[in-house]
Amino acid sequence: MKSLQERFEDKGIRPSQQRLRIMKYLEGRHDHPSVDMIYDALVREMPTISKTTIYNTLRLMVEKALVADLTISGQGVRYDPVTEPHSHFLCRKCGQVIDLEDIECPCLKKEVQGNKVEEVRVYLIGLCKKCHRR
Amino acid sequence: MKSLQERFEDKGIRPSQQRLRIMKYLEGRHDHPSVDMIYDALVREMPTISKTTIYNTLRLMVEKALVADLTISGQGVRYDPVTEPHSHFLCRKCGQVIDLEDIECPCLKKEVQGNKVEEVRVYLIGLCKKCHRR
DNA sequence: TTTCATACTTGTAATTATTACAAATAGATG
DNA sequence: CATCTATTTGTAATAATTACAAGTATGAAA
Repeated sequence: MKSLQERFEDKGIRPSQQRLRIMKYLEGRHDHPSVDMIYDALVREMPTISKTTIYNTLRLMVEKALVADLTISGQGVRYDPVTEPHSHFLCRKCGQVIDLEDIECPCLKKEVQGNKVEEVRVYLIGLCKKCHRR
Repeated sequence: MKSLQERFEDKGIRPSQQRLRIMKYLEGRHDHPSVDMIYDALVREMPTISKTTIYNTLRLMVEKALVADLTISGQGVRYDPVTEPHSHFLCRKCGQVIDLEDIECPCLKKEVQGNKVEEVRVYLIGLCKKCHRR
C-alpha cells in the first residue's frame, strides 16, 4: 500500500498538516466516524483545527475517492477509509456500523432496466452480535 | 388492496383530513417525494397545513409501516408508499429515484457474520436511461 | 532570502432539515 | 351540547452543513 503522502501526490492534493491528521485518524479506525467524532478526537492534539476544515477535507477526500461516505438511515453521514466496494451493517440498538467484506452483491451489473449503474450501496440493518444476545 | 381508511383502522390511526391527504398524495406518485415536495404540493389545496404535520404524519406512517423512508446519498430523506422490499436507483444527474422491483438481493439472509439482519436497503447510483443517452 | 501569488485554514454567519413545545382546533363520546 | 382527548399549527430550538471573508502557510521565482 502506498503511503498517504504518495496517494495525496497522485491525486494532486497538497499534504497539509490538517489533511494528514484527518486521514491518519480515519485510517486508524473501522468504526466509520462522523464529522463530530473526528473533530472531537482531533481537537485535543490540534486545538486550532476547525470543523469547517474537517468538512472541507472530507469532501475533498470523497471527491478524490480516498474516502467513502455512508449515509445510513438516521445516522447522518459517516466516513470510511476503505474505498473498495463492500457492504455495511447498522445495529439499530447500539448504533455501530460494521464492515461486511464478504457480501457478494447481485446488483453489480453494469446496467439495470436501462439505467447505467456506477455505484452500489448495500446497507443491512438489525441487531449486532452483542446486542442480539440479550 | 384495502382502502386507506381500513388500513388506518387496522393500525389504530385516526383518519384525519391531513393524514388522508398526505397518504393519498404519496400513493399517487412514484417519484419518492421529500417533505418539502409534499408540503409544496398540498399547501395549495389545503392552505393551513403545516410542515410539522407532514413530519409528524410521515413519522407515524413509517412507524406503522404504511410508508418507507429512503435516505439516499445527498438527497435527504425521501418517502415511498410501497413498503414491500425493493431497491432504488438514484440518477446522479437529474436526481430522480426509480423503483427497481426485480433486483433480487443476495443479502436477504437472516443472519450475516453473527449479526441479525432485519432489513436490507440497496441503493444503486448512476445515470438513468434518459440522462445516459447524452 | 525576500517577495509574491496561490492554496489552505479558520471563525462567523447563513442556510437547511428536523424536532420540541404550547396553544388552538377538531373529533369522538357520553 | 359539554367534555375529553387526539391532532394540528406556528414558533422557537437544535443540528448539520455550507458560504464567505479574513488570516495564515506554502511554494516558486527572483
